[in-house]
Amino acid sequence: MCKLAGVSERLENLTTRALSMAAMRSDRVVNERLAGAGSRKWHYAVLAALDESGPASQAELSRATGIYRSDIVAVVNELADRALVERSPDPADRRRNVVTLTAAGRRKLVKLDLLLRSVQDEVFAELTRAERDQLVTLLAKVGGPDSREH
Amino acid sequence: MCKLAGVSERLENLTTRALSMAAMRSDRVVNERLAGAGSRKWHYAVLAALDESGPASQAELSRATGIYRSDIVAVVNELADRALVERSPDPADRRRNVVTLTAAGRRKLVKLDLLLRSVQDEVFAELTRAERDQLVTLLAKVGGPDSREH
DNA sequence: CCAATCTCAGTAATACTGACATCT
DNA sequence: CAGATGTCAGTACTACTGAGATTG
Repeated sequence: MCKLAGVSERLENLTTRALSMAAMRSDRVVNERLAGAGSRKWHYAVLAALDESGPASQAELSRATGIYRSDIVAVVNELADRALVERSPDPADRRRNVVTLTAAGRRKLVKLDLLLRSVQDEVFAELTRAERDQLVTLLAKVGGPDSREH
Repeated sequence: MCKLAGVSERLENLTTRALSMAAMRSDRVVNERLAGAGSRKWHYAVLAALDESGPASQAELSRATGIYRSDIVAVVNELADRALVERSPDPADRRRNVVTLTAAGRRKLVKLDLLLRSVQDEVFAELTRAERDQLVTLLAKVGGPDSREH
């Protein structure tokens, strides 16, 4: 009866909701494109972190990427299966593993960097370069998942 | 060894990632607060849509809120269990149900509106009012989940 | 015959918890 | 002993798919 053609105005002005919906679309596109390259979000995150910091333990990678310590194992497994990283016990601290980027991993990272750049252009096509920077600045103020483990 | 203290810079500048992380925090806070009030995101969405449009079918509610048609059933069930909405067959088109807001539902909506306003203030505490509006504008340009059903 | 609506059953991916053994 | 690390098992939630029955 009373028209409900589009989306509720009240909902559209809810900032938390706008954030949620935009992220859903963004995540979907990112996942699709990465899947097309045989990778996942966390793969890229770990590769990028390793490239910036050099060899690192899994706990360090967890902190750098935001992946839970429990879930890092599987990600490193997958990367090691593809020979993109190497995992070896740390002789200096035998609790740790040292995860190292391989040459193939570095090449893969370059490809993914390129791919993700084009994904940004796709997802944020309606935004100018300045607006994208503005968006990053605003989102940074919102912060990430706070709940630090335990 | 090489310090990996905080979060990777490359990752922090990835707009899609910033969006994803911010949304994760936002969603978490929203869900916690709503759970404290015995509700969920979709409950509010449906109540708000009904308040704006008057009685509507479930398919209309699906389109207005973004909830999948398959999932609307459960949400309306929960709302009906709490007597916040009423569901009755539509005599004019017997495929449809007419979902109507009850007085209790309207009262609940007022409370949730208030609660969500305070959640916005919590999540976006670091942003000025102008920045929040800016954020909504930018997010709107990103768009919502596109994949229209089937 | 085609399309829309409501409903249900089930899948896949994932954030998150908890616990345990090992080591510092 | 307190605390960090790597690993595993399992839960909860949710977006999403598919199909069937009914009706327009």
